[in-house]
Amino acid sequence: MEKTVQSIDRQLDILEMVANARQGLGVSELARATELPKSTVHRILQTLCRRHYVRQDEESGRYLLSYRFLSISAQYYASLDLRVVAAPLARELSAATGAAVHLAIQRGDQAVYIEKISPYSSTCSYSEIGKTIPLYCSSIGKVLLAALEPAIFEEYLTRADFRQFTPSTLDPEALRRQVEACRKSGLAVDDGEHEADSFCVGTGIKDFRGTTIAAMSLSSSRKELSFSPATAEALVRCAGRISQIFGYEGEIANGS
Amino acid sequence: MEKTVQSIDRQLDILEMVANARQGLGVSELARATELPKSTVHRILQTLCRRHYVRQDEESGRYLLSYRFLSISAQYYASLDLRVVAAPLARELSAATGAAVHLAIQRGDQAVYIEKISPYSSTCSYSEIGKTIPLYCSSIGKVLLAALEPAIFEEYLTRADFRQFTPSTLDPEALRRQVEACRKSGLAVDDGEHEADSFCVGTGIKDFRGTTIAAMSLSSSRKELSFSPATAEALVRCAGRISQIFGYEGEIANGS
DNA sequence: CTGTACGTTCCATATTGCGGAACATCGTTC
DNA sequence: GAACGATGTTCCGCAATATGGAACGTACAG
Repeated sequence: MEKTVQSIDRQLDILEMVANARQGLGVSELARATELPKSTVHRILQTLCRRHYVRQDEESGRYLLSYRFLSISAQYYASLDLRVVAAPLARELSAATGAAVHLAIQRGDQAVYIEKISPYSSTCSYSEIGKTIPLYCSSIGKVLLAALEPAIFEEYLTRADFRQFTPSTLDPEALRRQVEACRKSGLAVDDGEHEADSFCVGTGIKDFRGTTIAAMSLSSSRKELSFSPATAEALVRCAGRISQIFGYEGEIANGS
Repeated sequence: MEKTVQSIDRQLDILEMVANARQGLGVSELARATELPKSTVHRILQTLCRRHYVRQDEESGRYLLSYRFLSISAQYYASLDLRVVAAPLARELSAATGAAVHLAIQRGDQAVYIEKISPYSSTCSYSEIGKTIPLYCSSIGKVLLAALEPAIFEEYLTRADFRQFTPSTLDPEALRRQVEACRKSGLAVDDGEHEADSFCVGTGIKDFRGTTIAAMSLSSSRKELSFSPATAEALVRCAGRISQIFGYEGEIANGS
């Protein structure tokens, strides 16, 4: 095992514990949790206080995170470009599954494709980067709808016109049921609802606040793509890795 | 000077330099910048890599921030409540200036008051927490408009009805000029535009991304509040302190 | 008033972090 | 293709820094 700097490891242990405790932690609590002497913990906290990474609540004496974390993170967050981050992982996913991979973000009542990775064999021809698709009849759209506040989603149901693209296109009640299911499973399916021969499964990409910032899907023809657990798992894993880069820590397949 | 942990200070120096360099930094560059030996810098970076606070770009060998910063920050950011953070500072500002202090956020074409600190002597009676005011005829509204993308602001100009509350209420062209000025100065004024006897000056509160998340204003009667540089400065300083807590690092009075 | 638990400070000690030297690799120049 | 320069990485002897135990000051509960 390669040598690391013990003091830095200890400091990060302390920081992570402080971060996880919403009301902060005291020196003695941290000493017990880290199995370090109080003087060691205190010295580390003083150093972090001096640099504004941690602050001490005057009333309780407890230590909490402070603003320097956000300041540092701002620069990391500003440097993240979803397409740049996602593209290599999307290519790997496409290669591993043989399916087309799409990335989309929400703009009003549409999903806008921002990435498309398409194997040569793909029959998937509708989607193009920059093109939009209605939310109600695409797997990525349903994922984005599932991320909305319920009241906002109900408003959408009221105003969307639910134009029928294929015999499989959903009506509002069917959509509500599928969005509800997606909130629980984190997955949505488009079974020929926009293009008759197309089958897609999608999931969400989240950032550090738990906000769904994009949706990612696998697409193929109905004949080719079976909704196998392994395929869905690969999609969820890929979206999870992208979410992680954007600071998301939870399980990706719990659409809360 | 109280003793801190040198290794932690060094690590934070390195982290802050890496954060400021959008394309990352190499070991030798960091060694020169920190005046530390390369082996010292390398050891610190290895420790941060192990914990996913930093990563090394495979192609360039440079070190960049990684996702653990956002993960840690998420918990800090989630714990921030604008009203809770702002209230003590708003009370100080009101006491120092003798003026009423308001906080508002944007909801569609309205500004919603989320805080009101009012000295007993205040004649300011319209605003109440939860109440809304149109964006075009309030200082806080103009601050929020100034933060919009220009195209979104032009759309607003097209659809707002510019109802005339007082002889001083602005028309679209006058508003455009004032919003333009606010983008430069970071300050906006309401000189009797919604209530004839009221004078307000407002500025923005930003978060770690540079996003304007709220506006803050000082209000009084036209007879009482002079637009003195000292008063405006106190407002900007107060808003700056709140912005800092939300991770904003830039100068608050440059509305970019 | 006493006991307990907290955060803080001090200082002798030894462990850990230091940093110089050497190494391996890569890109550039001739 | 060889030489050079700059990079990142590794190693190890050493001493400076981090450690942690003890003591202190404070606050609160009984």
